[in-house]
Amino acid sequence: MCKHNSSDRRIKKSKKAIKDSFLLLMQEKDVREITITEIVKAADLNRGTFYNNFQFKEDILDEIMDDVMKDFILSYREPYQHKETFNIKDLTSSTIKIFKHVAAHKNFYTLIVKSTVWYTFQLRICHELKRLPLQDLMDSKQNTTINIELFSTYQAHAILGMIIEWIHDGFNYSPEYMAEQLIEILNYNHGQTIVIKQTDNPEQI
Amino acid sequence: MCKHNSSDRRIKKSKKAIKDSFLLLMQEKDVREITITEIVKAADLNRGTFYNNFQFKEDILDEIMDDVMKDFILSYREPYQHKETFNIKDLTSSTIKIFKHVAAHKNFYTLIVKSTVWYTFQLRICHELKRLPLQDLMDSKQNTTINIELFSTYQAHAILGMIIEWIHDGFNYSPEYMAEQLIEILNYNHGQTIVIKQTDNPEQI
DNA sequence: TATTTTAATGAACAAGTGTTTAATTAGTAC
DNA sequence: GTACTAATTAAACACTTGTTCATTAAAATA
Repeated sequence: MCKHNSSDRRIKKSKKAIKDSFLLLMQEKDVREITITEIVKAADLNRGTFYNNFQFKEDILDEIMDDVMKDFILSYREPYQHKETFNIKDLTSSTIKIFKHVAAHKNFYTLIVKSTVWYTFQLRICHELKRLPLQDLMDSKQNTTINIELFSTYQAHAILGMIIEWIHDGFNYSPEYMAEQLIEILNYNHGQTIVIKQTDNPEQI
Repeated sequence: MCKHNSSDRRIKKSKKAIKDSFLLLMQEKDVREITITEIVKAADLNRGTFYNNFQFKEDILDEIMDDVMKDFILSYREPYQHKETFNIKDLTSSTIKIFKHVAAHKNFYTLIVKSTVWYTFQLRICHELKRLPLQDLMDSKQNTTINIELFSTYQAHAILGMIIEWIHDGFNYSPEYMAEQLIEILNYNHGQTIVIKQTDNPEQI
């Protein structure tokens, strides 16, 4: 009676064949250079079958992401799944699971990180957000074992993250409020004096 | 004698026409649905001219990004351009310039943020990195005016940023070291006890 | 201004795209 | 096992793609 959903074994088989072929082709070349015809030939399917199950090449990756995300969530929750409380000091085990998850899906993550438009822009923004304070400013941060590269990466992406969210919610806050919040978060974290380096000339771009 | 570079007025004109048309078309539909033929028709150019100047549709955006990035860097540096030192408390003016820059290029940022593959995955990862602690954990953070939504956004993107960098550098650190560093950065920022909420069932995904 | 250089053009090419059709085949449900 | 349902298939469609080549026209140089 029921079940005209995606539980049909034929759909599963076709999708799996397409996904597998696509991942293989992604190892060889850029997503933009992979043709639908190539994919279905590699998957040994009719071209129409692709269009029955997907609209764009990119939709294939969407489905692959589903599997990875399921494992991501499991990894994140694992450390506290059977606990009732834990201190932030115990967070090691929690975060280590995320990084292990990424390491486990190394190939997928490497492929996915190498794609597309937005990512290019994100890289550039983050590059500047990292480079500018490192180049222009001299932090008084000392006597910690913090990896300064990773720390500035952390902050660059954090700021860009706030911007992304702001854009996505349709600029519902004023630039002033966004700045205020960033300042509060930064001050909450640390409140050190920064000295501008005089070695480089900040006038130049 | 020299100058077989891109200073030819024809190149500039063609590129500008293509960029303008592309941005207009992007207001209407997804990048994947825009055809090269459409772009050159709108720009009133021969299709070959597109291929003289670009390889992919996405390359058009790369050039548009150049202009935006120049302004971004200027905005970032403006507050301390003529100073020698400043305290982190004065950072307000610095960060506010970034957010004002984004607000000034509202249309561009909104278009660019809505595109492509990696971005989809980033959204999902960040969504989980925000949702999981908010849903599973109960923070003891109080008596601050910090916007909890923005704060968790900040942290989600920060963690993902570290992961991106790690991937990009070819997994040159161990998952353990990455976790250590994240812990150090987090502890450096705050060191509060977290209590797991009992309202939701963390077993469910 | 005349000369040289080089970008833009239009036409033509094989191959890929996205969609539709009717026929076939595999899966589900009884 | 049979009947019904729905996915896959092959063929055909107009259109887009990426490339090449000879021709035209605009810009840089002297």
